Amino acid sequence: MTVSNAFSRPDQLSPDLRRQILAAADVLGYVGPDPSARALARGATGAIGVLLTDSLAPAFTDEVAAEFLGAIAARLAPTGLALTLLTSSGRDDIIPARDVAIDGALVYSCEVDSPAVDWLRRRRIPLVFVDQEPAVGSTCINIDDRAAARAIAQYLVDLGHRRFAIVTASLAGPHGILAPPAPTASSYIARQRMHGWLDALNLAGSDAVMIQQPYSEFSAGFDSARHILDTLNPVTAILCLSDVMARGVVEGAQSLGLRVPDDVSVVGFDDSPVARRMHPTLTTVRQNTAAKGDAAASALIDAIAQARDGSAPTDEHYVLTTEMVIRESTGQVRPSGH
Amino acid sequence: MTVSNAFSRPDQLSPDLRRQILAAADVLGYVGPDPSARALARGATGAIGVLLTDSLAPAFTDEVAAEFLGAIAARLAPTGLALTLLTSSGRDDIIPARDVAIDGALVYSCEVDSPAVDWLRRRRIPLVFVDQEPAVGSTCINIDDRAAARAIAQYLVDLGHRRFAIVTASLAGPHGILAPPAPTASSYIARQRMHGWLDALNLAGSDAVMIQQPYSEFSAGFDSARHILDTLNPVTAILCLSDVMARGVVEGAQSLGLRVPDDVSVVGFDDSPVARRMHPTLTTVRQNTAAKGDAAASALIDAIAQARDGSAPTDEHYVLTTEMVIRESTGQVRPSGH
DNA sequence: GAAGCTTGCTGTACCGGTATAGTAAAGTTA
DNA sequence: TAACTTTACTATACCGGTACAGCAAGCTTC
Repeated sequence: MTVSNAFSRPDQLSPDLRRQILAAADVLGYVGPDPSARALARGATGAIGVLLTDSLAPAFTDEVAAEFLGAIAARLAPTGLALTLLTSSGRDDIIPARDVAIDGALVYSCEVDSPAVDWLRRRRIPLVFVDQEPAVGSTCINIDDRAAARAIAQYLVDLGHRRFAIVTASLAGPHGILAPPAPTASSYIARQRMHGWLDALNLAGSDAVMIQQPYSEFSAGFDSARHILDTLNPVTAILCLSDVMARGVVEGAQSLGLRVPDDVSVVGFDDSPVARRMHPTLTTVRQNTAAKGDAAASALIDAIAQARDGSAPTDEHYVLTTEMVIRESTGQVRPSGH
Repeated sequence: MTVSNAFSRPDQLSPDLRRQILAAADVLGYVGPDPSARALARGATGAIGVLLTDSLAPAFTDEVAAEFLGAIAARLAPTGLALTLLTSSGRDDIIPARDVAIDGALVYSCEVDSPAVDWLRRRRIPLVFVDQEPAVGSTCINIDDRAAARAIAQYLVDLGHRRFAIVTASLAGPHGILAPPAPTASSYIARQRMHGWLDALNLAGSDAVMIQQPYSEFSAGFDSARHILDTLNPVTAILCLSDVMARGVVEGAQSLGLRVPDDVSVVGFDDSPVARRMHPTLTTVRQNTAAKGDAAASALIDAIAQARDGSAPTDEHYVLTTEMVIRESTGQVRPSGH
């Protein structure tokens, strides 16, 4: 025990004895407490998990996810907690969400029915859900996806648009062109945004088709735009699940010889850096992704501290604000200048 | 023990008994083996660490680092290993590199004297060093930074350039304009690249100044370019530590009314996506960052397997290839068209 | 100068699993 | 049918620490 104190709680023994013990340890080749043993004895691992749907690669590729994770990392740094990336693995027998030692976890933008989420729930460790369907008994961080989507769709309606396409993504399908549009996506936020868009479009009595792709990525937007604009003219405005898809849509339209926004208006979602980098710059919904990461990490840190104190878990639902950002990719339907 | 087998090695007992045990466990609220206890008993944690110098944020912000980590994640996915991001923390008493349970670690682009690296070494877990000074007894993954830098500097020399500036980064300093250039950077690769540039420049008897910033980032390049080009004309070519700094340099030069490459040529390093996104597109050294991540992860997985088998650790040194990519940011010195 | 702190240093009792060897019963081989 | 193998299950012995209570000695306090 005194040896343990020498390494882990230096204030519990005299500097002199501590020196002797450390010297002896050095001779014996002992390098300090074993992290696994310490985790077992203390009941704390010093790491928190982030569960990301399928592959981890998008976590680094996608600018929104990267910003979110970066903010988490920044919030965690002063606490000394490490960040463990969990995935729903390829193999059946190895499930990181079940097997990796963590003090708590963030569930980010996962499919609802993911077995990995079930495993985390079963472990009874503090959990914070981000961009997931809010559930009682869990701490959740969200934006009002539906209201934000409704607002940007209404903005297009107000510009006179009546024939819409919606470009969205859902890993589970169905994929392809679907009419009428329906909130069939496997991810909660995609469904909510669809609800919001349809709220505004239906109210205005507008026409809309949707095209659903597996992934929210540039090429999915590009192909969707070409598909829609080739076969389904005259669409005058396209609503996209994300900025990165919107960029694909813009370039897809441009590849067909169409001009944005003169021939077709395009809006995205997130206001990621790409929205400003594009030509034309993108009208979109801004959400503060860094603040979301920070809030999620803070909530989890608090939940872990509470669990350690034995106090009952608080399950708060945070809803972060959004803001519409009007840029160049939207305009009045068939402006006179055309 | 039979209970342990029921959860962890189903083939060791009859399906019938297993069902009974699982049912009993369910009634009792037992959710399966505790990861920490399992890690202690098995001597394996199911996670590998990646040590990144200071804050973790650059890991997500920087496209090169993100691609590297993405490749690691992709390589790890089928093995079921989780990826734990380690940092050299803010607090003295909490050192993730010492306290977090991992089976092995990747050391990526860290300052040599980082105490976190020492901790990892002391733990005697398998380690793979990436972009670090190759040392006997460790597995290392590198490119030939010096040769690549020499080649691109030589390319500029061959275009007739004789007055150079070098824009580089070193967290530890010294910072500011330094002449003559010297490999004083705290990171190994920055020193090697400096060696390479100077190899070519000295051979040609060229003039050069260097400006060293703390971080390799856009603003550092931007400010450096304005500083250099304002005070130290006539520099005709600028060598940069990274593509992202090079973009800053290009925009800094442009902000002064200079044209790239007509008035000044600029080269970068890495061939990250930004090199193609820029105007003009950037002449740079391509390295296959994804391959580097894949190789690093594979080497670590092998090393962990070997350590488990008790076989002696192999310490191989891999050197990945590079390739010069000529784009628009470089040209003959004072071309006739100017 | 007796009661009441500190300070410094131990025992004891877990934390929650798994590897390994061992045993009894059932199945196989010659 | 005796000897050998397999299957199914179990007892023992760790894995490597930490929390907590206990205990003696030196210091206050009134």
